[in-house]
Amino acid sequence: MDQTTTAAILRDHVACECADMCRHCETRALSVCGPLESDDFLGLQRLNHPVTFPARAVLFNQESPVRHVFTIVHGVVRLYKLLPDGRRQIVGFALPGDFLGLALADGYGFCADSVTAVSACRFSRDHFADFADRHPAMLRRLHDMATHELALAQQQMVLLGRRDAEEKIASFLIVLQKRWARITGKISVTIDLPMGRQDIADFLGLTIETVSRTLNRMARDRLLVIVPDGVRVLDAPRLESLASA
Amino acid sequence: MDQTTTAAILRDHVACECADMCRHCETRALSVCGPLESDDFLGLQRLNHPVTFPARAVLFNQESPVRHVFTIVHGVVRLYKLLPDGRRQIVGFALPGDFLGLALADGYGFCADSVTAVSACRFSRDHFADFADRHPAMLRRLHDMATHELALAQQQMVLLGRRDAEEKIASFLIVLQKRWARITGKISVTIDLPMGRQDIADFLGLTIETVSRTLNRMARDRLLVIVPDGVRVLDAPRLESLASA
DNA sequence: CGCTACATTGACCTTGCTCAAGATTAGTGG
DNA sequence: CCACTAATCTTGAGCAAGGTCAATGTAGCG
Repeated sequence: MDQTTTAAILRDHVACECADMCRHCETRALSVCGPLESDDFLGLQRLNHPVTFPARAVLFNQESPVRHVFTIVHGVVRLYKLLPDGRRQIVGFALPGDFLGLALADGYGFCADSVTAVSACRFSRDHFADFADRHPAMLRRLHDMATHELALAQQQMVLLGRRDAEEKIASFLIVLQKRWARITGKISVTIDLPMGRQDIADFLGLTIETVSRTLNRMARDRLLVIVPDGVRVLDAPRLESLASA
Repeated sequence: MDQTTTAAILRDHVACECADMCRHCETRALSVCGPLESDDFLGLQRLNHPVTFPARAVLFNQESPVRHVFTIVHGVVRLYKLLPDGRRQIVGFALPGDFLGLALADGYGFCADSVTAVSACRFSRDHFADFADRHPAMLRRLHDMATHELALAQQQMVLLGRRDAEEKIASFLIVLQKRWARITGKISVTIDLPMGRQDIADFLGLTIETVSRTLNRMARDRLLVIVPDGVRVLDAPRLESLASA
C-alpha cells in the first residue's frame, strides 16, 4: 500500500474482467442501497448497466439534462459547478461506493467527470426513480443518504467560510483518510490523493499556489511527507487538531 | 409593505390568537408535507403542537440531542455551526414555510435560534419519523425537500468558495428577495433583512465590517438604498448581474 | 437622559492571490 | 533507453481584498 498507490490499484481494478466488475457492482449496489429484500435486490440488479470510463471522461455537465445516475465501483469522480467566467467550485469527490445523482432532482445541474479511470453501475434516472417509488425501504435509504450528504455539505460550508488555508488542507486530508479507511477496511498513514493540486484548490476555495505552499510548509514542519499521488502523515495528532480546531 | 417592514408584520402575526395560529400551522404543515391523502393530513395534524418563541430563543444546540422538528409559520430562524474557538458559520435562514430538522438524522448537530419572534409547528422527532415511515408519499416529499436543500447547499459552496464580497452580498439579497416573493406572493423592490449585519457576515463568510462597507458602497453607487431592517433595490439588473456573474 | 446594542468608518496589517519563472514528472516517439 | 514535449508542481516577489483594531455614530428603550 505504501509502494503501490491506491491510484494505481484503482487503475488496475478497472482493467479487470467484466464478470468480476459486475460482481463488484452488485455488491456495491446492495451496500449502497441498504437493507433491501432479496427480490428488491434482484429488481435493482436488472436495472443495472455496468460501465467504465477513462480518466477525464464527462459523466454529467451543467447544461444538458441528466439521463443516468451512477454508483461508483472503482475510481474517483469530481463533482463541480462552473461560474460564467470560468471559476470552478468542486462540491465533492465521489469515491468507490458513493452514489452519484442525489442532488439533481431539481433543475440545478452540475458537472461531473472522472479524475481517474472509473467503473460504475449505471441506472436510467427514470427507472431508478420508479424503482424507489415502488420500494419504500429503498426510498428511505436514499433519503438517509441525502440527509447525510446535506450534513456533509454544511460541514463544508463551515470549512469554506470560516477556516484558513492550513485548517482547510488539514481537514481535507483527515476526511479523505477516513473515507479511504471505510472503503479499504483499514486506516493508513499514507493518504492517496488521486486528484491534482488544482482540484484540491477548487474544492477548498483556494488557489493552486496556496495549496502547494501549504502542503510543502506542512512537510517542512514535519507534519507529513509528500509522496507521489499522496501524502504520508507523520504527526497525526497535530494534523487532527488543525483539522478540527 | 414599504412603510411597514416584513419584520414588523411578522412580529404582529406572532401576537395573533392561538386559534388563528393553528389554522396557519395546519395550512403550512399541509403545504410543506406535500400532496397527502386527507386522512394522512389528519394524522399529521394530530402530531402537531403549535409553539411560539421570542426573538433569540434556542431551538437546537450543537451539544444536546434533537427531540423535536419544526415547520416555521412566522418569523425567521438562523441555523449555524460553531467552531471550538467561537467562529460561527450560519448555514441557512429558515423562513415561514420552511422545515427545520432535515439535516439532523445523523449525529451531526447544529444550532438554531430565532432571529425574530417565531411561531412554529412542533413535532416529536420520533413520532414524525414514524409517520414518515408509514406514509411513503410523505417520505417522498421529505426526500424531495432534502434533495432541494442539498442543491441549495452546493450553490452556497460556490458562493463561499469562489465569489468576492460584492458578489456574495448581491447574491444574498437577490436570493432573499425571491424567497420573500414566494412567501408573500408578490415580488417587492424592498428586501427585508430581519437579521443583523453580523448574521449576514457569518452566512457569507465575511466580517461585519466588510458587509457594512460593501452595502454602503452599493448605496453610494446607487445600486440600492439602505432602509431600516432592509434595503430597497434601485438598479435590479446590475444587482442581478453581480449576483450571477 | 443615559444605557446598550448595533452599525459605520478609518487606519493599518495579514493572508492569500496574481504574475512569472523554474523544477519535476509523465508521456511520446525515435 | 533516451531525448523532447507537455503537463503539473513548486517557489519567489509584489499586491490587494478583506480582516483587525479602534473610534465614532445612531437607534431603541427603560
